Amino acid sequence: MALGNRKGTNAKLRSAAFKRVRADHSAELAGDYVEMIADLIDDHGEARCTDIAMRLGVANATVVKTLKRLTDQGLVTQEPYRAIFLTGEGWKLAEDGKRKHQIVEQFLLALGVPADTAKIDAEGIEHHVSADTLKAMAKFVSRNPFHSR
Amino acid sequence: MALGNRKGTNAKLRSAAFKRVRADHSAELAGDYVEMIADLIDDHGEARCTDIAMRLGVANATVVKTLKRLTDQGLVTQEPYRAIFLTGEGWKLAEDGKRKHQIVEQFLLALGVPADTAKIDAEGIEHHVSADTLKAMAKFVSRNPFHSR
DNA sequence: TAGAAAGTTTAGCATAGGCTAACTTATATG
DNA sequence: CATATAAGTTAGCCTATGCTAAACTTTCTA
Repeated sequence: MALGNRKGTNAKLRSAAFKRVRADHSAELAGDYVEMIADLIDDHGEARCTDIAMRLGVANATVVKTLKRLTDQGLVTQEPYRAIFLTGEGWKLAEDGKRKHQIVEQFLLALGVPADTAKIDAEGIEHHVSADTLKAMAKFVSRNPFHSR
Repeated sequence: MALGNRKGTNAKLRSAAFKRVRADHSAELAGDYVEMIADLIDDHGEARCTDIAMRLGVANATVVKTLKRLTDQGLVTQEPYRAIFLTGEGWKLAEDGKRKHQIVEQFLLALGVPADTAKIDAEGIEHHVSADTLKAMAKFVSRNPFHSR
């Protein structure tokens, strides 16, 4: 019975894990877009469709469609044929994402992962890191600023 | 010019990163399914639709549809109304996934992340970890078997 | 062994996220 | 200022991944 119980608990935990992964995935794209828009505005003063498309490596039309969703979600504002802006909520999401991204990337570097790989892996990992894990990573970075080969 | 160049390179690297994340996502589901099927076969001697559905937290019909794809991809074999089996390639993928999963989970534990969180985060992170990063994680685990609070 | 329960499959629908091609608008230049 | 080019938009297509409801097998049990 103890065994049966452990299995049951485990199954519940696992299905919860998969559910969270799926939820992370839907949130992921929004995060990537607002981060990128924020970067573009900081660097160039404005964010344009074409830049986003190029940097994400997707077609222009894909960006247009996605931006419509993000507008509906209240993260972005835009007028036809004009540059794209972030709402307050959009900025907040972008800041959170950037912070997370930086911690994960710094962490991978501190762990001894090569710079290019760290950049690429951080992009995938950042959206699946809980607050606990992020805190643990930040602590590690602060104790091992350079990688400890 | 040096700056322009750095930017260009960066943009290319980033779009490559996003492309890899998208590729990871399509591979992810297949990995989760074969891992789970392997676990079920190990535990129960066979893998059934319902178990997979329950453990993944999705509807039965979703599993059926996905299994069809996996069969087409040569990872799985099945006959109508019968249990599900893995092909050689399916087993290989499952083993690789399990190994990766274990390293990531052990790593998070060694880093000081609580057990439940480690389990959940590992599920999301495992599919976005390159060989380099996995090696760095394994090394860390071997040097810090218990978390260094 | 017949019928109920459990499990599997099919059909049909929805959304997200890709794409290309054709069209419209804005901008830059001769 | 007229027009060529660049940028943004629309339409229509595709696949992956989810769902529910209904139909069909298999298996268990009375």
